[in-house]
Amino acid sequence: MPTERFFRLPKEKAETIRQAAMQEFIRVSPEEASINKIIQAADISRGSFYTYFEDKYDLLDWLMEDGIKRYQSFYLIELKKNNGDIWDVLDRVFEDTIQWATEEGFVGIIRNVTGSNMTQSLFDAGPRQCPPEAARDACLKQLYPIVDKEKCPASPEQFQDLMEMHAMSLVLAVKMFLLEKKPMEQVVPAYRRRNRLLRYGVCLKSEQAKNN
Amino acid sequence: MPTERFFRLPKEKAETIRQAAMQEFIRVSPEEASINKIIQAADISRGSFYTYFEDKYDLLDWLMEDGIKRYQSFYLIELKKNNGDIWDVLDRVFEDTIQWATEEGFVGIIRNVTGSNMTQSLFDAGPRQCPPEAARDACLKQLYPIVDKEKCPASPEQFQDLMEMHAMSLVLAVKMFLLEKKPMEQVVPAYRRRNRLLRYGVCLKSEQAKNN
DNA sequence: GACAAAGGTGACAACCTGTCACATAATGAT
DNA sequence: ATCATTATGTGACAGGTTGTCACCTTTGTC
Repeated sequence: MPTERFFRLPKEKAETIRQAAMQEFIRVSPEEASINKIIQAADISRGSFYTYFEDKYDLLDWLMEDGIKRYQSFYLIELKKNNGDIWDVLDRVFEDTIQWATEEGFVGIIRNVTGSNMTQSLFDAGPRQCPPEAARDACLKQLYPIVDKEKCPASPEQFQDLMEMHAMSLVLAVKMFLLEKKPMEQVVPAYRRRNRLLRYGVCLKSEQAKNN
Repeated sequence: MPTERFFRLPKEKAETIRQAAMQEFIRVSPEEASINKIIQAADISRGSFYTYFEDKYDLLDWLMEDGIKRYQSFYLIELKKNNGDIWDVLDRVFEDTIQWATEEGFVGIIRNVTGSNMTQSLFDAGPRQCPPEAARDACLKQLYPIVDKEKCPASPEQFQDLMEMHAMSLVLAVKMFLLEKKPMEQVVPAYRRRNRLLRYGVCLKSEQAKNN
């Protein structure tokens, strides 16, 4: 989390820094990103940078905050809209997230983050105070009660497994689309097939398979 | 891949380099690993290093080669031994791989690689000449025909999805054990639950669930 | 012995990060 | 208005990194 001092900054200056940082994190992966390039573009001194942020990852956290919050609330909002049909929500979260990220200019950063060692933390992330695991658990606890158990007859434990597997499948889809640059027409069906695998398993009953 | 020149090196010298590199990649993640530390420990010059390897990742590839080959052949060998029961093989690959890696002194490297951006490439990896995807496809093509279709009634496409999901689940288990340091007694059951999820899905029939 | 080919070397340029003693600006109190 | 205090900004610096290249040394062959 950025420092108090950073949050006290005039809106305009913070915005300049935000843009300079965006530029850099869109250019290269977090590991390769250069603080020098950011402070030059933002026209602040090296010393100032380190009074605002702990390091470049701290800055990146701040940049991603909105995106992560939006992603994490997506499940809850959509599940409510959808009368608890989790399968429908899962099928849509990938395309929706990509579309939103594209509109908001986040897609370039997500591409670079996806190729780095932060992919998982992106989806696990909670406010930096509490461990990511706690954030994920809290999210699941909110979700589980409103899931339609007719359509998804899972125990809490199974539900956690399901959401864990789905998160990995989602990351895979993001990688296929943004890194391997496979077309949506290929990525989305594969992603939905994986969702169906989680729903019915490999040893599915033929009737169930046909209904879907 | 290391250079011709490296492979022409006296066995003894190559071994010294191997050990120095191991030491460094056990100490820190690939990104943090210092070529300086390696050349000092191996008592070779900076210039020499760059006539042997393209960069540190090239060296790491070479170190991991054995492990990757062993991992990739595990499925085929065990599946043959097991009369095609893929579920049994999947249930065992995690513990077996960890045990082998521990015995061979690889577990320290795997821990560090797992926390870096190379995790996936580890499991996808093929000989560097052909793209990883090709290696994975070839592996699947070998496996599919000998899978017992009674126990795993999957189409080739479904089988690919299954193995992809399983690979991710395996990485998750490795992370839980080596990075989050959760005990085997917790990681293995969760891992097997995920395998069962892939087998029967969330919408499982109660009889099938009980049989397992 | 001479010469070519193969192998080895370390100084170098160009970059990076995080820190810290200091300079400057803003604020509040008298 | 002046002074003190606090908040903010700065860039030189130490200590690291990487990849290159002109040069030196060893080896093998004729």
